[in-house]
Amino acid sequence: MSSDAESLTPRKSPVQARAAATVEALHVATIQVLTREGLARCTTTRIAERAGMSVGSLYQYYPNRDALLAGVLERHLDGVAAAVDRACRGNHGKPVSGMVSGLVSAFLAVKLRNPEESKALYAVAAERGGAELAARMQARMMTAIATMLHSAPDAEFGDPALTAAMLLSAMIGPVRLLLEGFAPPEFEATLEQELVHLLTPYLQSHGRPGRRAAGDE
Amino acid sequence: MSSDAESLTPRKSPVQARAAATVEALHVATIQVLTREGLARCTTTRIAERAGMSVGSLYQYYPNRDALLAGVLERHLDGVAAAVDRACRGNHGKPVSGMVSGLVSAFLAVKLRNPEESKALYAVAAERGGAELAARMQARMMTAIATMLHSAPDAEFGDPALTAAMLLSAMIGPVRLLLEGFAPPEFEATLEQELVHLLTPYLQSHGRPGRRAAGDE
Amino acid sequence: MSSDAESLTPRKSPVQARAAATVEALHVATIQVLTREGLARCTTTRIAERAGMSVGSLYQYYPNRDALLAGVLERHLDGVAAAVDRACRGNHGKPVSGMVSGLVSAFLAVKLRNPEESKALYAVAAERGGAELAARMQARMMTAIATMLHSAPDAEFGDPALTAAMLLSAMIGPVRLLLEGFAPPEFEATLEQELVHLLTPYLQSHGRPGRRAAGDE
Amino acid sequence: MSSDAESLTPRKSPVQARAAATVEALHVATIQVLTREGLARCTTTRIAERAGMSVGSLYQYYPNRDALLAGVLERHLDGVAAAVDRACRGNHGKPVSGMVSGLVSAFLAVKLRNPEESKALYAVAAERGGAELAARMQARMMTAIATMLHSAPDAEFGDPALTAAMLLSAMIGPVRLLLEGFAPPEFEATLEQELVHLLTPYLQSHGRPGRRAAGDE
DNA sequence: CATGAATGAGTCTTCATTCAT
DNA sequence: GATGAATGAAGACTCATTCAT
Repeated sequence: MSSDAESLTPRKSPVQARAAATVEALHVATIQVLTREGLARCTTTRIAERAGMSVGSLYQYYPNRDALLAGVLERHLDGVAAAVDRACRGNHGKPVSGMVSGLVSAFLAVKLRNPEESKALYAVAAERGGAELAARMQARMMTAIATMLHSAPDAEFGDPALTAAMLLSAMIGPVRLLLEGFAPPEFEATLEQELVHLLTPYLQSHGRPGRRAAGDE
Repeated sequence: MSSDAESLTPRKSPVQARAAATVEALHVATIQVLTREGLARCTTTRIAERAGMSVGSLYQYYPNRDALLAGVLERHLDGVAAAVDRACRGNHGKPVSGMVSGLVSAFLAVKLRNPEESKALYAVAAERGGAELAARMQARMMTAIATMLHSAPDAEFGDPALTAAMLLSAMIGPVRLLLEGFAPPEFEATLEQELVHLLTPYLQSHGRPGRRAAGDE
Repeated sequence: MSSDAESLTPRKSPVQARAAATVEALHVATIQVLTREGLARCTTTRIAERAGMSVGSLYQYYPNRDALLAGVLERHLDGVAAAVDRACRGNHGKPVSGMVSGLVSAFLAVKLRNPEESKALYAVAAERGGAELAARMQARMMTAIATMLHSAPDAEFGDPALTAAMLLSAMIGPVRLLLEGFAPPEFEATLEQELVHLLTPYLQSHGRPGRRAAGDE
Repeated sequence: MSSDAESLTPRKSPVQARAAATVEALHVATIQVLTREGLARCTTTRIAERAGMSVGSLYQYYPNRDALLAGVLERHLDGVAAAVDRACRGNHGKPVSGMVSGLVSAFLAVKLRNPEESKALYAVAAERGGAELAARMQARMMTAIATMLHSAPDAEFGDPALTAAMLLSAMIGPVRLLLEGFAPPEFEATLEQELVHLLTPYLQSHGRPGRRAAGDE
């Protein structure tokens, strides 16, 4: 997708192109150091070294270590949120089952496209600054999901925001388990299917009046 | 386990009692510093100071900072796992719906008993050493859950381990969202109910042959 | 003088004594590094090294480099101000000529007691933080001088504060010239005498009504 | 000196003119950064930025930061010394009282023409390199003053160099107090008058044999 | 010649850990 | 056993200077 854009615009101005490349190199290097060394040993020196530049250059692009870490996390979460946004827009007005499979599929796709990255950033998201960032992005996704849910023809949600929050967080849990590498063998292969099985009935149960306990018809 | 020893020596030996109190003070202090300062600024000196002792004393009980952090995390996770274990044993042989509500209730109870603690430890669990610890505990809980599931009279699980993994991780996600403090207003009040609504149908759908799509009866 | 005090008080508590000794060592080392290397190369590492301790120890006593520098400067200026205070109190009510010679003598004595120190600190006093400190001390000295002047039986000062400011600053200038080491050969030997020659008539000219131009009687 | 060249080339060559303008811009910028940020934060980058050019250009005119700082200081001191020189030449052979008022007036004029500049450069003059420069300039001024003093018809100086040193440094002290901004309210308004009152009798007392104590006629 | 990104040595500062008292 | 001062390795960050464009 970005290859098309690039072929259309002959080339970014040298400065911009170089800057973008440098930032990209820093992000990649950060993920690598994070993965190989852990957050505590993810130092500016090591990042710069792995990125093939000097510390000074790193500081030309980010005012401090936290800003770099936040930048990497933000870009990641932004990609995830964008994918979720897209999926929500793409399934607007569809029946609940379509919404769920579309959402699950999109979410898994982004998160598993680069599992190392996703995994490495959990530590960053757990630190002081990262939590707020993650929260902002989750809020954005929850809003998008709530909007989509509202448009479902076959269900009516009393509190779409709450349902969206459940939906998203119930998806995040298993994905995290998988990414952290301690899930059972068959987990990855069936995750998408299982998530759909988990979430579809949950949403559908909101569609009928008299919903109280699950399976109480 | 240690109950035998305790029954023999009604009052703990002064030394043991003091040691236990010291360790307790350190754990409490660690959580507090973690909460107030964040993991990065959670230093041994600060912990000792808040615990009302000297750094030297801290090192009498833990060989190094990571061991202390791991100890605090372990104790927390151990409590959680024990509660889950208990719930699983308590619902052995019960119908699926009882299992779910018992498990959800127990899990929420431990995690929300001391929300500050639960929240503070996410950062510790995300660091190098913490992940393995968390994984071990999750494995333990998944095993307990799988065993319980296996005993369900009204459902048969093709891969109980996998189902247990889904069950646990789908519960962890929403709880974390709540603890991190960015959930919608009504989230806490309805979380238990929602989790039951989410998980019960999921498990029940495994109980009947021909299970394919959710709600395809 | 402080040796007497020490012989009277058997010994400061070990902690205090050690702390005082450490601070003393740091001050001495700072002056030395300042003298040998200049302010720009007066680094915490070098200071600690010359003081025979580790950087860490330095930071046990001062929160940062500037605080140390300020501390050294303050102690110096405090000594100077104290000497001036003492001289002012000691010459209270004396005729102007006694005031001048007492003040000049006291000021030269403190400033030249440890010329290296006095000289080294000019650079510190010229930096951002030092200026205010120096100003505070000068204000203190000017107040003391003004009070003394007010008590002179043989002169009446329209604006003692202003006269005190002139007196002090006109004394500081030549002393600085001497300390900076570029004064003519005979300068040091005659400085005290010259200062008295300079300042006495200046003050005396205020004592008579009709003072306008110098020597216009 | 360069007036010959100038008279030959009425308009400076573009290159020279541009160079002079650039140097001028750098000096002004340096003073500004010095004033706003202090010596420690007065970096080449910041200076160049404020001067509206790149660091590279700065290095076209000065081989390093210290040279630039020295250049700015030198130009300032050169202006001061030139003014003093001029005053000394202009009062050659005049009576002592004329010498004093001429000198004081000229000195105050240059120093207070641009007080920010004068003040900012105290820090530069206090650093390693600046002291020698300042000393050279003071020596130059003291020589000029001594020569002037020697020509006085109404006084004879035993050691004109020494008297010149006293004269100059006793003038510098109060001016510095004023510039550093911590002088009493009326200080600036009366400084010139006070300096004359201070210095005239001092010089006049050298003119008569038997000079011992001030005002002992 | 101007530019300004890149460099990396050198600072300040923190903090886990030790050990003499 | 407790204490907390001392240690010094290690990290974040700055900035004078260079040089390819």
